[in-house]
Amino acid sequence: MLDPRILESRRDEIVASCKSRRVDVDVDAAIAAHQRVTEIQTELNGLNQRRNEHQAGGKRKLDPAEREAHVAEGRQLKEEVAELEKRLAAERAALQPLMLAIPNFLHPDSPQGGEADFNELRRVGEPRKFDFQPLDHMALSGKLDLFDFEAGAKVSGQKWYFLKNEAVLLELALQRMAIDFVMEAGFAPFTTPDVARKEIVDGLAFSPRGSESQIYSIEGTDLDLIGTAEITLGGINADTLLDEADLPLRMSGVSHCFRTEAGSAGRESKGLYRVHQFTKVEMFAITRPEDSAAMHDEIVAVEERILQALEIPYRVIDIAAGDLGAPAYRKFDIEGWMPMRGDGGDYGELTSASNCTDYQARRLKTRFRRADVKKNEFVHTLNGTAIAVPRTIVAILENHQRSDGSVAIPAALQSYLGLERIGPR
RNA sequence: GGAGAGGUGGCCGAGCGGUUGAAGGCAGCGGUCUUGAAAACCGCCAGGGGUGCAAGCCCCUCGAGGGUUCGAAUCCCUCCCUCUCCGCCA
Repeated sequence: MLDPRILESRRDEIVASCKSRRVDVDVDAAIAAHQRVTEIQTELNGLNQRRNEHQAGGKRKLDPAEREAHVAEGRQLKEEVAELEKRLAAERAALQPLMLAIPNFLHPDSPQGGEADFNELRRVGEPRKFDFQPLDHMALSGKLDLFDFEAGAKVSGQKWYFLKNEAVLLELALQRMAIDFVMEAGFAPFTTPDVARKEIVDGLAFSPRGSESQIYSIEGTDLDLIGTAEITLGGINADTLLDEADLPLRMSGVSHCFRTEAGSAGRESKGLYRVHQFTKVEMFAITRPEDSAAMHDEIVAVEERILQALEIPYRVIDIAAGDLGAPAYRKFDIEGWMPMRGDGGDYGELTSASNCTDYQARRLKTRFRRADVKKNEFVHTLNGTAIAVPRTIVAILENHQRSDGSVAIPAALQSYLGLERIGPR
């Protein structure tokens, strides 16, 4: 959420951001609503002041007639206050949905446009030339018996799956390797709950309601299944005043992630690329405002080190405004080369790193105290993927397959997996 | 699931219905002392909001929401949450 007080002074910028993001919000209505809220607030403050003065006068000894008059006046004031409070609550309620609909500011370098209009920042690694006909990860699984979507569909539904055999080891090994990389970079590891209170989910600006919701809710409770450990890690410091000396805070979380994938039927839906549940190691950072841009780069650097270790060719892209989520000020995705994606191979999203500036912190009420300034400030929050297991498995299988149907395991992963290859069978 | 206890400032923890926005402690900040540091001692120090160039002034907040009262952190009701014990259980 933005600070409603800056709406007016940065109005044009916000309107432009909404347009770039293809978000339809009435910024002027929000400005007007906020004005009404402050007007009533001011009026209420004055009335409360009168009431307080009146009450102070009631402490004296009063004769019965005076007391009676005093009491009557007190009742009158009380009613007026109640009336104003009611109006204030109503105006606040009107402002709230408008504020929630307004996305974060936009980084000046974020490209305009939609999903296809990203800026490519760099490419690392050469897509491999195969001297045989490579298979996609589903076909490889057919040979190697690594996952079972039929059983997943039977037991849980479309896009649910079982990993089997070496794929299970791969899932565990990738997590373990990722944890080593993030710890090396100073991100303290956590396992997190796979559910969170709606209040926390809301605070991170994931909307669990509405038909396009990506979030599963647990009926009869106020809990949602998390879509990413960003939610639980961010929740840790909700409603907290941190010391400047504690920043930056680097955390990482191992969790399962659940996504309804509402509205994405048929979209890149082959196999493990888009599923309802997956395991992920996530980085989450809390910084001072002036440090968030550097932290963003730091997170991307960790992501790159991991992909380099896995010998997956990739490119880093700066996501266009129209493809950013509401909380993201700027987002860098890393797309890994997937030989069987599209027609003759293509890059597909493997990780994603966002700088959410103070957008999440404002709703979460995560602030910090500077050593020398009395005014407390909201922190900046950032998140990035260390490993999203299924997609990484896709990239490893497809990139490192061999003509005999086996898969070579990258050297850096071998000790974690305990294998130099999978198959052939 | 059953029984009980409790939710107060960055943290811990007091708090007869008006003098408590809140004792005390810790942490933090400033100072005295010290070659320096520690210790000791002295002082300052809740958060949010409105208004103002500013100093300041004002309002709100003791889990949330209602109620009683001229007046509630203190009394009543509802809800939420946390903890302890018992049961069940990986």
